[in-house]
Amino acid sequence: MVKKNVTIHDIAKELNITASTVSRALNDHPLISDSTKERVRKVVKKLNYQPNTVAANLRKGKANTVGLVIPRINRIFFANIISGIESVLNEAGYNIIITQSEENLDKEISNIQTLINNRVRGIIISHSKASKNGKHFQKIIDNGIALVQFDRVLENINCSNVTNDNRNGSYEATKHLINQDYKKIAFFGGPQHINIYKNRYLGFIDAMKEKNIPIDKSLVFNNAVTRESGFNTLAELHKNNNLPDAIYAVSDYSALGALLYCQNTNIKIPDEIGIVGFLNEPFCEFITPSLTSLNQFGVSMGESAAKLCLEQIISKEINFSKKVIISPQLIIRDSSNRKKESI
Amino acid sequence: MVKKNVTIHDIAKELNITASTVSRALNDHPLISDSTKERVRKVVKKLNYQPNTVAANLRKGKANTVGLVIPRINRIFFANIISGIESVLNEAGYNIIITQSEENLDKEISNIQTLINNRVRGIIISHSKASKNGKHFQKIIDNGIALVQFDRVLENINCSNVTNDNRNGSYEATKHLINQDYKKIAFFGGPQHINIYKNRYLGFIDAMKEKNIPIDKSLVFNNAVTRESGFNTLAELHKNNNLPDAIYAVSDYSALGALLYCQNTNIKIPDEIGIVGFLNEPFCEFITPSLTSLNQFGVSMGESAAKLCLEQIISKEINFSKKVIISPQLIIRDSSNRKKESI
DNA sequence: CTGAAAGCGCTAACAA
DNA sequence: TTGTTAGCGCTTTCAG
Repeated sequence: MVKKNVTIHDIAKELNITASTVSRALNDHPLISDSTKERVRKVVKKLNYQPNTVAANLRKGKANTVGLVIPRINRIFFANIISGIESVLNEAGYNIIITQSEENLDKEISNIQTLINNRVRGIIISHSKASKNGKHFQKIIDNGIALVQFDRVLENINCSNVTNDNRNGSYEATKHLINQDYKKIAFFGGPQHINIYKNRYLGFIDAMKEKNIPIDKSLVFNNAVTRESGFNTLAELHKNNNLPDAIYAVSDYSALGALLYCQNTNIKIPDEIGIVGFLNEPFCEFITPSLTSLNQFGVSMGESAAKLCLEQIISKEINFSKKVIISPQLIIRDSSNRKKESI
Repeated sequence: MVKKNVTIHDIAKELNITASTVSRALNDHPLISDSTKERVRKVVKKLNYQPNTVAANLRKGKANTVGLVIPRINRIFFANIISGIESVLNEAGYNIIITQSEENLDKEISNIQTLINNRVRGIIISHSKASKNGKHFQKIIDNGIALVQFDRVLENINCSNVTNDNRNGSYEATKHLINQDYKKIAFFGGPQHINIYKNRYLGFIDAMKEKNIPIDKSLVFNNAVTRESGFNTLAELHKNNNLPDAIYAVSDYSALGALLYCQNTNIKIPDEIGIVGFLNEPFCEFITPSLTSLNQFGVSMGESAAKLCLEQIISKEINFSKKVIISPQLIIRDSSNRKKESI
């Protein structure tokens, strides 16, 4: 038997009052008498009434819902972000609809459309690698929905965002290598149309310039963010007799690939080659040698993104655009510490 | 300026037809002429109409939405689960509302209530450590909402679930240690009221019994799932001159704690102590010595849970209750492989 | 193939 | 302090 949902009307009938009174009582309206509220509460229990948020949302013309569009949920960085977002939004009484783009532009677009159709108040998004511009983001803004980008940010869209200070982080990482007397530093980077990778490259350049070290283009790679590519890139350099004495990799995975290549070929880390990664994945601490890396504060980033989103929702401003920049932290470990600095 | 949403009525007016025709056209109803559909499509574009799913859901009395209740999103196992769930449900046209209980019973209860109020069609849940019984789950079933538990499962609730074969996994892990000629095996377990921990204990017992090794109660611990507790538990055993020659830890974190303790005190792994963990966290592969562990297939578990949920939603059965059991895979690494078996 | 009419469950202005 | 009334935007039965 499919049972019919109990409604406010059913409660009203039971008490010989009207639906509006019941509604008000349920929402703890100040003008409703305590006795009425109490009677309503009793009948709610008795009939096992469950409020219908969908109906309330429709009537109010808005829902306390925020949508998330994430490339991949099962990356620890994104999982941390989601966790931070959830804490803040749940606390504020908001629901979260989660979607993943799987680095696919079409899926990203359709996820955004779904969220718009569900009349979310805000969308928090980190775009897929396939998104080269923010045309599909404009629709969010045009529909009066708060928009916050994080981590990966498309610059041509006027909205709030939360990012790592990738450039400065890279600068610090590179400077650290230079201070360790590494001279021939390879850069294992990512696609330059993605702003985080671009900024990581710029920070690398900043440090090299500051220390008057010319950039050797044969040591700069913009497609080396995976374990395989890290391994292969270093192998290629080795084969060409062009081994660097240090690698700054903008992803721990390519750093890992390079590290494994060194282990395979008996290149000593950090003596012959120093390695620094980015992300501070959990394995950095435990691998041998432990891997120097830049820690991003995922949970904090998520919290900030959620707060910006709430702020915009509450302010109702259309051109709301605040930027939060979070500094990554260089965690110096064995893989780059050949001067044995105390850490 | 806050712009008013364009509705089906606006489209109808524009075309001098009725809202019902527009609605049908939008839903590709077979009885609507192609020309009408085409005209509607044009006006949709022109007016930039965004369908309102909330209203449609209310009218249809149901939404294609499923809720998730997860202890912590930022654990890679749960992140994998969520990812698997998302893929399947998104494919089927469902939205996902995500919540985390943070191991807190009150939050779990309120999350469930929120989901019920949002009229989700199904709830997929892994309960918090604070949930000792499923009283609060019954409400889900009573409201005709599909319920699927995964991983951590409360047994007194009649619903579908997806679990690891924790008992058999533990059995295999323990047998592996015994086959490696370890004789004095410590068990670092978790709270026995949580069924996964209980089953992991039972599997341990199974193997020990099969091999006629008596259980030494002084080596059995039921509160050792964290890095700290793994470290301290082993330290305590050491202090008491009661060092085991192997540890089977039901969590990689306590295995890690034990491993670090061995490193600190120069106990040789795997020669003096063999260690096996559970979860196959990414660091297992990279730590030295690499850590033998049981891999759980999180993404598959998520996919299975989502499929069971969909199946129940479609079947509309009240007493739907299927069980999917996924076998964890023992990945033998250096930490327990003292006979140097080829892996 | 299209229209008329009713209503999903709730809330809120206005009235009393 | 409560009731009346209207309607959020959509779908669907029944009628034509």
